[in-house]
Amino acid sequence: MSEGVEWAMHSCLNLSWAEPGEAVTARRLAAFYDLPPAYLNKQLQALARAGILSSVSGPRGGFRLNRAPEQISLLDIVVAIEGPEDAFRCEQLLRKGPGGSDDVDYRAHCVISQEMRAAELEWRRALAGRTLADVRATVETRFPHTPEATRDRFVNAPT
Amino acid sequence: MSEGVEWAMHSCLNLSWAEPGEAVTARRLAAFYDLPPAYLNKQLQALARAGILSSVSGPRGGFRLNRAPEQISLLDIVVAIEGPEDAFRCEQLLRKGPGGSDDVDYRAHCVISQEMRAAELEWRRALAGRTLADVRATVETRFPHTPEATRDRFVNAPT
DNA sequence: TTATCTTGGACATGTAATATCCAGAATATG
DNA sequence: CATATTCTGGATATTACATGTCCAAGATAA
Repeated sequence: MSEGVEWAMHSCLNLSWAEPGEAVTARRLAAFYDLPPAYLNKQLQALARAGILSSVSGPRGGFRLNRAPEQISLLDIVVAIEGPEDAFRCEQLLRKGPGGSDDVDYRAHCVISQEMRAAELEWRRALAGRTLADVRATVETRFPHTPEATRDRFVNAPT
Repeated sequence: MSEGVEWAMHSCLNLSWAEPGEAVTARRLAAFYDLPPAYLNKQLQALARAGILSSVSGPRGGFRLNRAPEQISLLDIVVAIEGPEDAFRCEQLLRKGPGGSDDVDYRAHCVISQEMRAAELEWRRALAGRTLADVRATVETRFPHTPEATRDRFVNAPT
């Protein structure tokens, strides 16, 4: 899995602590963890294209959450960055095996492919069942100072 | 996920249909699906190192299952090829964030990391609960001619 | 009008997967 | 014993993709 997923998760979480209506620039979000701003910006664009973030150009512009954190699942974020394809890609080996046919879609009929897809479905189900709001609540319970510290960073960003 | 997992799955399944005690060469296993023999051999070596296959050098040598199919889970095969690491690698971004400390292992404490690990655990649990014997039984039910066709390929391999 | 910020494309770099080749060790067979 | 077969493991090449940078153009607040 690409590192962009981790960046996106943390950035969305940080944005969930921004003042309502406030847009945060890619530069400030990158400064949080010393990430390359231009590259993080690419991930943020992907989140915006997926409808998770909304973007605003120009001065006082930047990114903000486009939905309530309760409406953003962790799966949404993963799919926005990684795409919708399964990690296990069935190359339809059976097509070249004994009795293999060009007319059969082995992604659907190969038993191995089915088992791997079933396992990934469990993974997706777990991620779909957890929202940004869940994560935020857990963090706030364990580290109550985090919201304030985050907003402070937004206002008083280094560099 | 690397394509080697798919090759390994199909090769183990094919080996489960070999005559008891018979070793099958990497060349013949590769001929099944027109795979590059030398590269498939590398994957088979990894399976052997993991104890899933046993290997025999010399004439009449090759690979065979080292355990009963009931004792080989799909997770075993995936781990043998892909390694034990999670797909989501926590880079401990929080270390550089506000209040981050070099003395904390954020792979354990970061809530995002925990959520991602929990999801992968569900994936692993699904794979661990399915064995090569399960897959073989399903295939034999749906395609009863497969065992015979596979053994025939072993004996009468092209090239 | 100017400075800020996103957008998207082009391009460079680095790294891992994929693939090939070879020398050496093991071993069945005659 | 001699030979052919096959695995073992390292070296190396190739390719694909992730990572990262840069720039011109468009949008917009002040």
